[in-house]
Amino acid sequence: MESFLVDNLEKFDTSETLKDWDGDFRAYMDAKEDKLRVQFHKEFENTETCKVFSGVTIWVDGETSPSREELRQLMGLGGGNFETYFSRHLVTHIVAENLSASKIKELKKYRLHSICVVRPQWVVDSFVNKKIQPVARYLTPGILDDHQKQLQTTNEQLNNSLVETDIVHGTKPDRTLYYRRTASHSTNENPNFVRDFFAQSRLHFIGSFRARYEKILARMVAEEGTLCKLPYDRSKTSERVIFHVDMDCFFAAVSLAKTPSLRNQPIAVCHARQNSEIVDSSCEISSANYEARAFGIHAGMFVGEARKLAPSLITVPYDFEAYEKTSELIYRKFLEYAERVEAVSVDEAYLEMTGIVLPVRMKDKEIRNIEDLAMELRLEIERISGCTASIGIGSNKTLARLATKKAKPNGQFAIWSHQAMEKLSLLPVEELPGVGWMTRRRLHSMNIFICQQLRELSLERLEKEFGKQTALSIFETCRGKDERPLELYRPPKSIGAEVNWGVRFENNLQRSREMQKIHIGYRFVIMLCCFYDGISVNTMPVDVVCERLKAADAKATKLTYKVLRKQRNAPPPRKYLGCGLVDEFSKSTSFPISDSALEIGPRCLTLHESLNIPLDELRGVGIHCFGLEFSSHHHKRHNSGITLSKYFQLDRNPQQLRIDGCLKMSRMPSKQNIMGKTMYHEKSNDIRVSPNNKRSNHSLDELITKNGWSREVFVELPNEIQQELLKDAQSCNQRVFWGNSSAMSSFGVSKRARSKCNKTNPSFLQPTLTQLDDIYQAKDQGLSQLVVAEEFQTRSIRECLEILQDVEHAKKPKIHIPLEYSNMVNSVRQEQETWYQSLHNLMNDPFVELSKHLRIWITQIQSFQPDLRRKHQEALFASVLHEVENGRLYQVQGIKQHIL
DNA sequence: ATCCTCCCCTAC
DNA sequence: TAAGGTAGGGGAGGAT
Ligand SMILES: Nc1ccn([C@H]2C[C@H](O)[C@@H](COP(=O)(O)OP(=O)(O)OP(=O)(O)O)O2)c(=O)n1
Ligand SMILES: [Mg+2]
Ligand SMILES: [Mg+2]
Repeated sequence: MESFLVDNLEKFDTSETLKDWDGDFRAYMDAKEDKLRVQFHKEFENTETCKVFSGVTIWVDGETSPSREELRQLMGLGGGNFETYFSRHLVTHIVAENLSASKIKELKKYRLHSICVVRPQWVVDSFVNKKIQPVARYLTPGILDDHQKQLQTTNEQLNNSLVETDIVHGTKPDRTLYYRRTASHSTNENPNFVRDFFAQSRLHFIGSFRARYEKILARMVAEEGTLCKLPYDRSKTSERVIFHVDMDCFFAAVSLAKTPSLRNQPIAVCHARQNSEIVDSSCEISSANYEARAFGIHAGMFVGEARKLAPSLITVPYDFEAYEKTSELIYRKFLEYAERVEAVSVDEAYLEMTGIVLPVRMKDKEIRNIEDLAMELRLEIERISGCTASIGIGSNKTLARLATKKAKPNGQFAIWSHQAMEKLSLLPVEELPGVGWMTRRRLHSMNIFICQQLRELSLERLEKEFGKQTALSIFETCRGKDERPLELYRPPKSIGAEVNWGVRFENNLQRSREMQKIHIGYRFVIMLCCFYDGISVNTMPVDVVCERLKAADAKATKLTYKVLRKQRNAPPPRKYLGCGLVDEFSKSTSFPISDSALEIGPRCLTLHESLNIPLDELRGVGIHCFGLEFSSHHHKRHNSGITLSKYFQLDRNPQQLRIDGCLKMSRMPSKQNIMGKTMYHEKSNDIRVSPNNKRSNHSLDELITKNGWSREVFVELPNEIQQELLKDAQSCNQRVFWGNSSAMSSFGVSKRARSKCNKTNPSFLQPTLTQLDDIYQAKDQGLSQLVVAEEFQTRSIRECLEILQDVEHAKKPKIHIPLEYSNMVNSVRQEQETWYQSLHNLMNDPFVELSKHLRIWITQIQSFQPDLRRKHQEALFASVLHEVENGRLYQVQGIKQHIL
């Protein structure tokens, strides 16, 4: 017990970021399996007689003849692999005499469609004939249902392709520690890996948009001449007006426009196939529509996770071409509306509307004011693209951006500078642009949750905490102040590319150092070569290495080479072929200006060498060029009536010059630096595990569950609080507010609060029998499809929810019941001493979902000193009520649809 | 003082 | 299966 506590206190002491909740047990098992594989590898190193089984990995189920050990020998002699434990990722063939019904069922949940189940004779015959035998004649009886028959063909293809591959390479294949079927996915075997990767990478697609934008713009200018169709009076000196336009769930919306039949269903754009049998896919969701978001699904979430929230989730494949086309359409529209447009991303831009002359007639419509104009733009966007956009209107970029958040989805909202202080005061700090995961945590640990509190900090205090520039940026942003001009075009300061997925090189200890060098050189050069927008293939390295630089008409004088190295004892990555827990290392160098692969390639190699990374621990590679010089300006090359240079000249008006040189927006810094290394955090709400302590984390998880803490919130809490909670739990001195379920009243508030509610508020009374009848009837009539919020305002939340709970297929949708909630909150507020405990209980009601920052706040406030707590009381209740009254969604169980 | 290197953080 | 990229601002601390 004691050691457990110490372990955990140590862990959170680091105040270090995340996160790998990967089970320790899995890590242990995997290490053990790896060891077995190494043993196997060593055992047959010198006795391997042929390579008939190269690429084949078997797993033996039950008693067989020949025996398990004999089969193992055959695999070793034939250059194959033998797994002691079944793994769907590794095994290509299950060997079994027969399979019981229950075994079949068990295996079915894995991907049986690419794994054959064969009799042992298949191994024997294949070995004797020195050729992989068609599996058809060897299939284990009892599994040959229709499904399996179909898959048989696939397996023949797999076998053939493996054999073919070996022939093509003409070399004796290594018996790799990795299974062959990763071949097409990892760097290990696929010479086109980099090309394939970039062709499929959504992050590459959105990340490289800005580099493509200039050309898109040039083409549009060339085709159409004058773009802007609205009158502007640039001499007007009134307040600035900025539109921030952002498409609603962009990728998802584009797909929905193409496939309208999917509308009103929860969808997510990702690589995972809809009818894939993978149970716990680590495929990332790129964009989820609002129906899916009602279940709590969001970009970056694994599909496996999402399916748990919404089994009815429909997955939709990427369509990058369509995104690019739609993007061009909407940018065309942006340029019609505004002379000055700043591209932010593929689905998002700032439009300078300052000086617009209104009213104006557009298509027989009278546009009287800015709001009309935004509405018209949104309708136009929807008309031409079939996708909806939201528009934030503000006196500067920050306010416009914040307004967009309020406007979404398919809406518009304005925040003018004179409203900023008031409208931002209850805004959670993490909603400020520039405040991300880390800054939020640091602010929370300073007991700062909303902008209003952030404003109470002096600039000096912020500087001490965050550094000069960053402090200033936060200081201004939380006041809604922002003078940054729109940047119509900005030449890049760096051009780079990296791959941190699927990087797996062989661990071949036999290879001489010189061979290793050649080996890594080869792989590495391939990486360099294929970077250019995922387009080039198999071209000679020297021709292609710097294509990207050339495309930008740039030459570089500096480069940074970056690698990710697997951490010692790192558990397997949560993500399939992900980089997992890694340390990052980088090194830079200067060279005579160049865009030639002959110059740059070898320098990368030198840097790589100097970093001394064992090949098999390499998890990611990146190259970034700096010190760019441009040989020409692109916009001069396009000859049309209106040149781009003319367009860019709009960037230099008097107002502009006045603003230039002022405050620049900045991002957060940090001084986290553990032992000179950095931790790559797995993308998740995970707690980082101290790698050498296997049991502690497991127990921590248990402890969290046992105490009914929300892991999501726990992770976010400052370390001191985490420690305190652990201590509390440890001493078995649980406080009332951590109450287990029996301590909770039926409303999730204290008994005292409850009785008060009942007196003062009729909505807490039991519904009448007639009302219950109504509810049941509504349910029968397809209540799951649509529920009107008002219907529930006269009933207690729990009553309604319990009734709805068993609605068919329903999982975790959200409902908004403003009246009842504000009543509950207000009654808690009136409690003298126990309000914070009651609030905590209210928050923990399984049917309630408060936003994350409120949950963290409420949790932290429990351990405040009384006077500090009192100081927070008003702001906290104001925030909770604000959230309740302004239509945040509340998560309940039982209703299918997103309701408002 | 200022620059340089190696990170760190953020946004889409 | 699955495709965890790209670019920018900025900080700490050492070199100049
Ligand atoms: N983690 C992320 C974030 C974004 N994107 C992609 C998919 C999005 O559709 C597109 C635009 O990003 P947005 O932040 O604008 O998100 P959406 O447009 O999807 O949703 P919203 O309605 O919130 O703008 O970028 C992604 O692949 N992965
Ligand atoms: Mg968007
Ligand atoms: Mg966007």
